[in-house]
Amino acid sequence: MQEKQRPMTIGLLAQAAGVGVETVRFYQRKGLLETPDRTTGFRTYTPEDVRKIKFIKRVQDLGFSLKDVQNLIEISFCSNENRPLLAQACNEKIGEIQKKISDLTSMLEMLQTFYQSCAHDSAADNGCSLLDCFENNWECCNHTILERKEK
Amino acid sequence: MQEKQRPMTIGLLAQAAGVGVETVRFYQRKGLLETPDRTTGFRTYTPEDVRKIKFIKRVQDLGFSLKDVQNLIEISFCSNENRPLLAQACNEKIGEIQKKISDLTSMLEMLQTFYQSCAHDSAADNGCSLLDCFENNWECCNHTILERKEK
DNA sequence: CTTGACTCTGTACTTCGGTACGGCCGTATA
DNA sequence: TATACGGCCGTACCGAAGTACAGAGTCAAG
Repeated sequence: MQEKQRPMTIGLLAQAAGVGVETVRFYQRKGLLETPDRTTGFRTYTPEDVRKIKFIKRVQDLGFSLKDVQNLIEISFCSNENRPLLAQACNEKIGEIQKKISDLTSMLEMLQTFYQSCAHDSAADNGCSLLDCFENNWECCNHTILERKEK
Repeated sequence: MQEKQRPMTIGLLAQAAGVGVETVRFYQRKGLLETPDRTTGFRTYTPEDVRKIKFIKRVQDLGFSLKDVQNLIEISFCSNENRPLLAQACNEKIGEIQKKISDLTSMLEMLQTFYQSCAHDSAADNGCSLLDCFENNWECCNHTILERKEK
């Protein structure tokens, strides 16, 4: 069966993907979306484009730039030909993500320690700062102020 | 005995903290660094400021804005008075970080699956894309391709 | 046939996080 | 004494990622 619904114009696409019309045009200018069919004069999109924009937003949310996204999209076709390139790009990106995760994890631990030491109800009122804690292995409140409270 | 070294000027601070001189002034304008001593006419800093800038950079690397950093720094004094505020800020930040970690983790799993399916030497040459994989639970190459080979 | 909603192009503006520049001043050293 | 180096200030500029018009054209419904 032929698709007989009216074509997906830029407005419908934007709505479906949860972005603004201008953003779609912006992505096209940037080469993130290939130039769509224009036989009607208006840009006509496919559900593929909706997915693509959602993908872009997702990757972006993880802290990558549009340039990164572009590389990902451009490279990511599985074929024997570009397999080495793809493998390398994957590995790079995987490395980056792992680094981010490990950085965030250590930050998280710090914050939790800090919370336990300083922001918790039973914590002492010792006037130390996050900044102090930062350079004291996040144990400033427990061992740098007064005597060793506990732990 | 008093510190007899020459005072830490903006250039020395910048160097010690690994940023540019202009960046230090920028941070000061933004209120991230309090206005330093100026009895000599020149800004004079302390090792504390070095730590602070490093802290800013660290938090920033984790994907937070300077505004976030500012909030963190402003709030982060342990005292009974601002404990509830501090606790709330901590919890918020902890939540954000946890969300980022979990998002990144799922992205990582996807990429690894993709790598195994498509970028690995033994993968089939089936011309699928990262984008396809993205919406197919990242198993596009192993089981969806046969049916959708022709487009 | 008119109206209103939508689209087109192009340019300009915005925020964020810096970076660079020009003109001036004060000090350290040769 | 001269000159270089660093600091001062204010302003302008930068790239990223949009966002906002203005002034057209197009299309479908009433």
